[in-house]
Amino acid sequence: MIELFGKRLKSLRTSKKMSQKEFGKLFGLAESTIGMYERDERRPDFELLNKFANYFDVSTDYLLGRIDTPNPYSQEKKSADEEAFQKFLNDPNLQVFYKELPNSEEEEIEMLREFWEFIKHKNKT
Amino acid sequence: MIELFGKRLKSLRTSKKMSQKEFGKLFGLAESTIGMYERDERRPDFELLNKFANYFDVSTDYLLGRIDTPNPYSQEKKSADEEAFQKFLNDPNLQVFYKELPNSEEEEIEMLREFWEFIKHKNKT
DNA sequence: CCACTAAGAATATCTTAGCCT
DNA sequence: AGGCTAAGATATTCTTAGTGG
Repeated sequence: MIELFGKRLKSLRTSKKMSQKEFGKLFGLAESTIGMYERDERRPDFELLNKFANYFDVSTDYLLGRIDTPNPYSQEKKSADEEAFQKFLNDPNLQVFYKELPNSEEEEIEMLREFWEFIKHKNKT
Repeated sequence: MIELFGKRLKSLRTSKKMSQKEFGKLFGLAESTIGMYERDERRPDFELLNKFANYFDVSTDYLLGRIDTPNPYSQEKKSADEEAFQKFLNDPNLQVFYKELPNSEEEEIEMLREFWEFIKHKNKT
């Protein structure tokens, strides 16, 4: 069985742009503890798992790697997603992203994200 | 926080008309261990939680008492595009893109797309 | 038979301190 | 700063043996 919990946790944490120390502080944990979770060397207890899921608004099934949909229960989110989907579908410039990004290297995505931040920042000034 | 895990586990086990001993045997556990789970005196590890959920065909969110629907996932068929898009918005690292791109300037999107082509080309060589 | 309890043994976890990049 | 590793201290879990309905 492939361990996905660590990857999921790390991905969620970094998506919030938090360090392990910052994240740990929210739950009264040392940074090394978070690191061990993310490397699948330790497991939190159920209480913490529940808190993590609440904090990120995802299902525990997603955190544990049982399913690939973060929060399959929220209905309003679904319709909002469908709206976004229509926009992506109708704009050729956007299609390449939703088709290619999910299968791309983490590093490549990270580069793209940084460049995107750069573009937005440049156009503001 | 009310502990529901024990109740859920016991309910599922008895619904299968199994004794604690029989159930424990399926997972290599002593009967007293099952009893302790059901009284919320002990917790299984993630691997066991996963196995229990699989065995009963329920979500871990249900087992943990986060939701009241045993298995809320609907396995609908989706178009290829929809599937790709689903993967796209399931990845927390990509959320910034699907949230911002549809509402961004055409020019910015074009720049981003060109940079993306550059990244891909660079990594090939 | 079935479930619960107690207690020691076996496992797993958490933190601190140090190290690396 | 951010993340990783080691190791002792701490905390939890699992089983066996025994009790009682």
